[in-house]
Amino acid sequence: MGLKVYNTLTRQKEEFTPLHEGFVGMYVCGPTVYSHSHIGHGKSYVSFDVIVRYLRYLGYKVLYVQNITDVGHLLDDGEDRILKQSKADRIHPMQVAEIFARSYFEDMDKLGAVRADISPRATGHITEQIELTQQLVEKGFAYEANGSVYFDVRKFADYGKLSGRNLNDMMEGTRVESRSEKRHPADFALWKKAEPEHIMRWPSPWGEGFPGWHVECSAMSMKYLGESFDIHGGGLDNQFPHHECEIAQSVSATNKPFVKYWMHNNLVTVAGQKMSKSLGNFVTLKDAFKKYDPLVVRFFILQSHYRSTLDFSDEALNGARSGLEKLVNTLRNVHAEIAKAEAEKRPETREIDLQAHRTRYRDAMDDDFNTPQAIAELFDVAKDVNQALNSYKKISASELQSVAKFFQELGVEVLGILAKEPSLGVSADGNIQVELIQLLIDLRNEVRQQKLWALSDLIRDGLKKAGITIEDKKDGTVWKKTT
RNA sequence: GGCGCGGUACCCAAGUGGUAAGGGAGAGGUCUGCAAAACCUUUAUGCGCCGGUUCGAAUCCGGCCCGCGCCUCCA
Repeated sequence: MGLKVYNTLTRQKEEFTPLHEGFVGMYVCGPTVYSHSHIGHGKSYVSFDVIVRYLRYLGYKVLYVQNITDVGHLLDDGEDRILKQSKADRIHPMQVAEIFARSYFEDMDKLGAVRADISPRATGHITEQIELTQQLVEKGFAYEANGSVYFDVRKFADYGKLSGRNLNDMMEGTRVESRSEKRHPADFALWKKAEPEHIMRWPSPWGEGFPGWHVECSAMSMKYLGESFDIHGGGLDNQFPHHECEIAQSVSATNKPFVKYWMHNNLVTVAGQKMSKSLGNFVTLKDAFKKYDPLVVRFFILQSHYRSTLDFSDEALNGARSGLEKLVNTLRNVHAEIAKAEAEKRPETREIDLQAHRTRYRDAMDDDFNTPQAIAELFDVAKDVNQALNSYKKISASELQSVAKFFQELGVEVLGILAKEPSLGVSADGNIQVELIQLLIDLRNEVRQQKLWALSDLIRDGLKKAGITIEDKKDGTVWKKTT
């Protein structure tokens, strides 16, 4: 059974077969950099990160492109988001873009999202956007009006196909467009004339102006991935109008299919309502990281399916923390046990059916990237492992290493929810703090021998306050940093 | 109003025809000086409600109730 992907275009799961064997071209709509990212952004980019990682795990060579929008994304009142922020902060718009682009990368790095291979910026691709707009004008799909250029949606028969709507339905219930320069209310800007006070402006065949929001994604995706490519991803809220417009522009310009698989992640909710900047119910990632380890946030996100909504609450996040800790503890114990097994030269064992677990894990991921089920499989392995470690069976070093490899590949490399190196907290690495902690543990074990429990607990509590948790095992005391 | 999605235990959340995954929390137990960790047992005769199809439905069909998203910027 091969990989199946839910395609928004056909509204069903389809067998995944890339346009070019062994190669996947993938574009994901990136952030508009005018403020810090929130949990919702985290869900989107972590979701697509796992998709990229899994495709690579399957052996595909993936070219992953994700844009940075730093111009042209207009608000209701026609003001550019970035310009608005720059006025509020009294700094140059490109400073705004730079500050929040860095903030975005910082947050995503913490979440363990692998960086895109190419992160093109809209302002760096003005030429391409003008060229695309020009093509559309020449072919009659777009028209100039008063220094701006609009796409004529009535010229594109499939407009609305992706989002399942038609122009007539859209006419009704839509606010009457007062701007008379458009021929149809749904027509969208490819190029906008810059008013005199508009700072971000570029020369064009239609005078000074700036590109519309939708055109950047068409221009940049096709530049780096070709006129037709495999996967285009983004948040569900970008399905219309953004992605609809991208299809209209790209197909009209090239007369070729644009994207084979459209993928949309669902949104993060708070008390059932969408987390968004306009509602003001958002939690920035930076704030979340003050309370929760970034990997806990990542784990929380991946415990639900990317196409499901995910309800954010402290209760749920705390639950995720405890759950992830269980996996981390297990992996740490496995690594500790490996050292013992090697020292004891234990004979070969086969206690855990890793192959069966791996198959179930892959079946889950092959089914449209079902990460919750894949994670459940990791927990099942953890249970098997802990049962074995709890019993008096002596698992061999090589079997333990297979378990460690299992977690390394499927938990670290594909899902990215486990850190590369579990902190064992049992061996000194020359670090004086480690030596001191070990000294305290030895001291405590000495007083425990003498049954001086109060003194023993004083040391344990003191270490706990210092962020060190200790566990007394059958064959010795281990410690770890408190999460 | 149009289009779409969802309602599964105390919380989060898989499951789309074969008799309810997983995690957290709670309860009891094993282990332990006590903790911690881990393990064991336990917690939905039932998956919004009402009908229907079927040997069999959380899953399919119809109706209803509720929530949400998009249609205007949003990951």
